[in-house]
Amino acid sequence: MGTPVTPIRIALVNDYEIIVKGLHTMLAPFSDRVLVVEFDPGTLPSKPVDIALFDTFAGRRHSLARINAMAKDVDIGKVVLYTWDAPAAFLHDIERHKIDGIVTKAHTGEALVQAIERIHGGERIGLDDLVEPDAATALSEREKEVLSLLAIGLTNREIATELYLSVDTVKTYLRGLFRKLGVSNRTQAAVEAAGHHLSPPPSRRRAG
Amino acid sequence: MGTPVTPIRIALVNDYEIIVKGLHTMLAPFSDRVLVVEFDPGTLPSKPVDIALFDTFAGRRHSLARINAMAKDVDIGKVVLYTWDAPAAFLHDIERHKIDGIVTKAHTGEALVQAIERIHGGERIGLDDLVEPDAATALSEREKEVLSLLAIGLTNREIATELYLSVDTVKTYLRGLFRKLGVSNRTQAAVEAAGHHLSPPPSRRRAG
DNA sequence: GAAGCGCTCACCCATTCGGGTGAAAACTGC
DNA sequence: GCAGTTTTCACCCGAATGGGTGAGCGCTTC
Repeated sequence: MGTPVTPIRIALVNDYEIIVKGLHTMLAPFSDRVLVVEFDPGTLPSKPVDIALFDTFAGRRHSLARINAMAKDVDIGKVVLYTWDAPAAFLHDIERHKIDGIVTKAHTGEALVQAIERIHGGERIGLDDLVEPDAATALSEREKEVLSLLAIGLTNREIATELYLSVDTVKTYLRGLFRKLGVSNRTQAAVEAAGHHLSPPPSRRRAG
Repeated sequence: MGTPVTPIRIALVNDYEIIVKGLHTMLAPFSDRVLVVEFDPGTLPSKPVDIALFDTFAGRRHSLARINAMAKDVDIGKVVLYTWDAPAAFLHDIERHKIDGIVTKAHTGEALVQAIERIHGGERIGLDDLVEPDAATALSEREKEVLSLLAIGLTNREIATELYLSVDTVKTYLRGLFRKLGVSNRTQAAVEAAGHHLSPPPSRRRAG
């Protein structure tokens, strides 16, 4: 509960200048509790850090892959998604990636410091609220894959090729998906997938 | 082209702490060219400013209404949308609101200062690019209606019923839509429609 | 008034999709 | 081991979709 003797070392990975500068300035008054250790985009921190703050820009898949790589690095303690997006947007991803917390950029300095301290203490901020729906409507891993490809407009044949499946298998998955999602065609499924953030957005906006 | 004798006075309206702090720090090295005059959220600047930077959060409609109010204020020179979203997201809005420019938060300090100076000089940054695509890819009113219904997952027959058309007519529109959107099936069209904000309420006549 | 565009519809045709049934292999939990 | 789930595939069939051509009507513009 008490403030740590040494400040928590945090790193902000690969973000825009205004965010980097803003984080520094915002956390400056809390230098006794958190210490921002910056490093260049794409490179791993030269000094060990307790918590790495990350954002997932356009290439979500890419970003999260790098999070994974970082998490395995011995010099990084915990990995935290630091983003504008709502935690719900990452339901899909947190299952297969090591993420220790999700914190919004909307936080004030004080709130951010508190969140960091709680995560450093072992709490899984922003993750525990993400309890997936009923088992009846829960999608299997393979179904999610199929859905994510359907949701970018691929045909059954293209999905089959992409996943090394037969078209009939894809169709079998789609029947199950339609039933679970409560829809009756692929376009509705794509809309549902987009609404549930189960698919990467198209050429859309970025959230920095 | 030369730097102004007195710095351009800018104000950042109602944004998150990290952005406020980040803007200050990011622009500090350029104090001879721009001067950040901060003021409380929701209140108008007490001192006159040349340019007000705005972001439109969740309540886009609300935010833009206030931009309008601000623009009429004698103490505000120009109103600039300062946002993460791509300018294309505001195609709709800029037609009915006074907006003198759109600048992304992804800019570095130097780029932002340059953009501000150009807008201060009368350029319509981020707006002139929005002359909406070629006539070749511009959607007609009816095409937009069809697309908006397609984008919520309706079948051709349902779209036809909804719009009092024959299925053949719907298919004719779809062929044109696919060509203009550069896609080859309805799901891709739905994804594109979502990305281009062309898929809102189907029951209402869209306005602009 | 001719040209152009938007809106509407029709017919044809090949492909895709949606839905049903059945079933084998693998893995999970009791 | 057995029940249940997941993953995989096949076959069938009717409906929907995508793409092509052609064509009439109305409005605007030159």
